[in-house]
Amino acid sequence: MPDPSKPPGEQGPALDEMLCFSIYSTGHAFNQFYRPLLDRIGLTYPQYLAMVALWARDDRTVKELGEALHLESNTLTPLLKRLEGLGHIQRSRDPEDERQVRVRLTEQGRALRAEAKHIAACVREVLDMSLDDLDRIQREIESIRGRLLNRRP
Amino acid sequence: MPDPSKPPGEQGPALDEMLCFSIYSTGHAFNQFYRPLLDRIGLTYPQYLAMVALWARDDRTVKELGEALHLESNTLTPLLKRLEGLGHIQRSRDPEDERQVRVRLTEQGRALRAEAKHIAACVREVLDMSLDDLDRIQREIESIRGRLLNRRP
DNA sequence: AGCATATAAGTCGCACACGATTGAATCGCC
DNA sequence: GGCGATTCAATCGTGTGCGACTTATATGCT
Repeated sequence: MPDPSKPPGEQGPALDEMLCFSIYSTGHAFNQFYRPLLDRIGLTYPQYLAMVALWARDDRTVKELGEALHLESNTLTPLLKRLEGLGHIQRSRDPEDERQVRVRLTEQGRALRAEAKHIAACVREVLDMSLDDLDRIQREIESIRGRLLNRRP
Repeated sequence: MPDPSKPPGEQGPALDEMLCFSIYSTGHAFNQFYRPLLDRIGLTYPQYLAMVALWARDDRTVKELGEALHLESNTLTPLLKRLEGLGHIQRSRDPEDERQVRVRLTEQGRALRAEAKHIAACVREVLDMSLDDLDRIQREIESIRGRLLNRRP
């Protein structure tokens, strides 16, 4: 017996049954959750992720940052220029290899870390999940990402 | 003893330990996985999601579609205009309430469904997961989304 | 009826993402 | 040492997302 909630001939999976849509919409939800927190320190969500990457390891090339963030230079270059305009980072050609641009935190950029410290706690609080569950779900999502990127050696 | 893989004073969570980043980057990975498949039928990933919503239930207002897709009219209107330009949908003011715009599939838009049918199978194949695991992970992600959107009554 | 309020869609500006391409610097290999 | 291939960052064009605002229509209250 056909599902009466759908018109006849409409058997394909609906949005709510698609894993990709749950990821898509949850990505937007994270963006919206972060926005008011990040507004206070003048960053966008992708800019914040780039700063997190630099706080963990400073003085990286655009390529290295791109590998960490899964972004290409065409996305990263304008974003980094904005962070430079804000005074958080400094960009300069590597004298050893003039093709590369090295990205370094300024003192202001390092100091911003303290302002951002509470944000992770806000996320942890609203998610209200055990560290074990958090870790497990994250690993499962990363495993999905790995398959999609065709990295299953 | 401090973690020697990080410079001193850098204890915050790195990108790879943040759930939000796994969602962020996996969203991009889905986009990249879908792209070559959707290129063949001339749709972007968000356009495809809108079509999936309409294939499941036709003749909806912009607001209803936005609720299904978690998008506002400022995002949806231009996207729907492009789908209309492609000939897949038709937009028209509701005579009953001239504030609303009803979105309806054209014959071509309905026919596109057959062209898109194999795409879901491609995703299922690359993910290579049991339906149970797929369902469980999806529910867990949706639960995270619900918390982020402050819907925890 | 008359007017404030609410609601739906659309517009505008800005910031991502990303495919395609370019320009400059380096590498590899003879 | 020279030169084609490679690498890195940047640029350009298109399509989202979304905050802030506008316009048009409908609703509610007296």
